Amino acid sequence: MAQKKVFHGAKKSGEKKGNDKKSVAKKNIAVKKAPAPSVNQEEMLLQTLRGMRDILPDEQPYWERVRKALAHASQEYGFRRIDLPTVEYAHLYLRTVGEGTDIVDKELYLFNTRGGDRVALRPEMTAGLCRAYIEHGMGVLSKPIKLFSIGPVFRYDRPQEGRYREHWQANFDMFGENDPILDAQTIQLAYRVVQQLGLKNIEFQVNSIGTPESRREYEKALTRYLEAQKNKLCQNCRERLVRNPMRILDCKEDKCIQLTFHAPQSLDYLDLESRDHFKHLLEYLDELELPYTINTRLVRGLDYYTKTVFEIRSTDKDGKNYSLGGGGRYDRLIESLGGEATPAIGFALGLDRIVLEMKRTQVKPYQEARPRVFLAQLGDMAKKKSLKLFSELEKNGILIAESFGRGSLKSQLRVANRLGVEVTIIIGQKEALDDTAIVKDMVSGTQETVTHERLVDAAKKILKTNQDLRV
RNA sequence: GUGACUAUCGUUCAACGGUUAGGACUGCGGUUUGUGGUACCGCUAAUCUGGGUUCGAUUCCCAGUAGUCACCCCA
Repeated sequence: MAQKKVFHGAKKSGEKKGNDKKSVAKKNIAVKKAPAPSVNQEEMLLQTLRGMRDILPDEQPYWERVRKALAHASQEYGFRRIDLPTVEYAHLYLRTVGEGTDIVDKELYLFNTRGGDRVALRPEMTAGLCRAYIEHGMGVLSKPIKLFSIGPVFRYDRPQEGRYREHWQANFDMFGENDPILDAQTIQLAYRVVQQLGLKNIEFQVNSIGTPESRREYEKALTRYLEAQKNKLCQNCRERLVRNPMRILDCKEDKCIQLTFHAPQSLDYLDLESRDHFKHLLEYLDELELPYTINTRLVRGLDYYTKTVFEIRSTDKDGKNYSLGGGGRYDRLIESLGGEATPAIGFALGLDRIVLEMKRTQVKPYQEARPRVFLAQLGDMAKKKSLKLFSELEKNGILIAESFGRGSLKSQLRVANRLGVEVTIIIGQKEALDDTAIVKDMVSGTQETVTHERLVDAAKKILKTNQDLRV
């Protein structure tokens, strides 16, 4: 990675921006006192913020392929696009994602607006989606209501590769149906997308966490079980026992693996309905022959999930796992926000990670249509005519490359050659005077002078001949 | 939030406690006048920021910032 340049020409004295921040402080949401900026921000003009990044033109063909695949899949499965604000009232996330989750406690981008409102950049899309669902009375629409969305989400965590403070997600969600077949269909859709993107070695991990009540029961049981043998756990897991006991089941230490071998299973703590739901889901998945494994440790970092949760993972040859996306049911969420009780299921794909994975596995990016004709001009009069000629050709369906800013014919031809065009149209002083143009076949090197009327046909003829030769 | 490693032209890789910080790729221009490849020539362009040690720092030390990795967590 390139080191970012730092602008330091306009260094001013270390004047502070004033102390009026205090007056805005509200106490309904606890915020840590913001530390003073650690750098002279005037020097940081030319550096992206930590965890933020530019997606440059070179990378766009990968993103374009992703966008296209998402558009296709959403159409095939009947999802309608919705775009949501990136900023919402902070409370929306406290209520949905949940206080106590890392996403809210540690990673939420919190702000006070000038008007004094407590707002947050969205750390995920489901909350906003549910808000919109209720706000616009979508409950009256015929079920299931299928919505998808693409956009950036924000989490203030520590960046590394495939992990950014601003990253892009695609979300697919269905409202209004309880049937586990929708869970299966959701996973099927997720699989369809990554398949269309040419990703291999994809695996789903599925689990059911039942209701919040049954999950709490399970955690209690697990803690009770492990507490008894606490000192046999590794240091790390001893802390996990308090903070997040289910994580212990994921530990790589031998002693912890052995200890947890006979530990209680989350699936045994499901209520009857959830268990039945899960059983049906698995049957559907088997029927679809989707690559999945049951991962009883899979929890996900959001409070609103009920019953089904899943993750899409890519496995590389070293057996390393990358999570590309995940989702699950959230049957209680709409109701808990004050809407009518509405079951729902959805998932998010991490687009940055998908692009990363495409590069890693050398998937072909989307190919833009390339211009096959170059327009070169020479001299003032020709230059004047060139813009008009360009638009005439373009209207006739000929994609043109040019370098109007250049003077010499030689340098223009060099560009034409670099672009790999098959035809170059040249107008010079002479051609401009008698309304003709030179049509040069870049492959054979031959050229002829034609009138403007015949220009389009002449160019197309060469392109066609080349195409025939290729076949 | 914790720890570790790293930081030189747009990209990539050199170099040194001391002269104009070097190469490759890319870009721009040229090798006579209105014709592209290759070749040859030229030009542009960098030591992340702030302090310290030193006669002298890009090099050594400290801090900041950023990136990468592991943890935490997640997409």
